[in-house]
Amino acid sequence: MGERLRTLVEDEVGDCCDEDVEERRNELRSLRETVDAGFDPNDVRALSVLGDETRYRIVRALVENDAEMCVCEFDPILDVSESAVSHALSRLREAGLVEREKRGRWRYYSPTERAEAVLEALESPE
Amino acid sequence: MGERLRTLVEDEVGDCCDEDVEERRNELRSLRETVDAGFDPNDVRALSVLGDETRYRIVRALVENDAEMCVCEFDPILDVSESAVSHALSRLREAGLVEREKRGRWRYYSPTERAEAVLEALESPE
DNA sequence: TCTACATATGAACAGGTATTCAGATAAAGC
DNA sequence: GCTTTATCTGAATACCTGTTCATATGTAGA
Repeated sequence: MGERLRTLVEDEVGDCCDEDVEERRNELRSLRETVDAGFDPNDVRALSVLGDETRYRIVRALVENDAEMCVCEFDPILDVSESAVSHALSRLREAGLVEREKRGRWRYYSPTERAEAVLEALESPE
Repeated sequence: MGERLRTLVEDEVGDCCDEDVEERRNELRSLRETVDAGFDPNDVRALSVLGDETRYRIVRALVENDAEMCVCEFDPILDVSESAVSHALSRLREAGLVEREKRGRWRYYSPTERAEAVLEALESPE
């Protein structure tokens, strides 16, 4: 089982000993700790929430429009029911990707910096 | 149906006329075109692929480690079967989030700039 | 070629999720 | 309070997806 790592180290180092294998094993243990420590469930949530066409389009619309938008204004952009839009906005909000402001009977949504940052990251060349 | 937009414009502009409503309607039509044009299925795919704990951890490990990693090296970091790791790497690759290099029997993976950019975007404060 | 081994792939199952419909809130005006 | 209207929420359903097991591919060495 853990023998594959030994083979790998042997292949890489050429001649090697238990010490090298143990060192590599420790590096991986430490790497796991780093990953565990830096792991934020909210980040994964945010990504999966944004990784849906309806929600992605909502955020894109908000960013492109460069102004808050009312729920009903998403309708002509989305091809899904109003209920679906509401569900989508809800999930986006709990993922910290949009913010809401109540004004009378209307609810106005705007994107958070977090959302804008992620979209911008994807626009990078290549 | 489309009457809600009229009500909205009336509420916002105070006194308003058909012209105002039509203008808003055109703005939304145009916004939809912009969103449609800028919509890249690959981006949504990339986000949903990264929005999974296993795959997210793989990429985090690659970035933190700052060096290519062999498939078997992910094992001590992930708590899933080797097969699952392979599936995960496959999806990450077709989403353009990692790159692969064959060397003998081993396959070495490294993150793409695209992946690093997205992770970095999430690390921004707040 | 035969064996061993690292990784990849396909099928199958379980759990998750996006949508819609129906109904519930909540705010404004009467 | 009652009605209307904008949005939200819960349940139901159909679809998608992540995992594992079993098996395949491909490379190295004998």
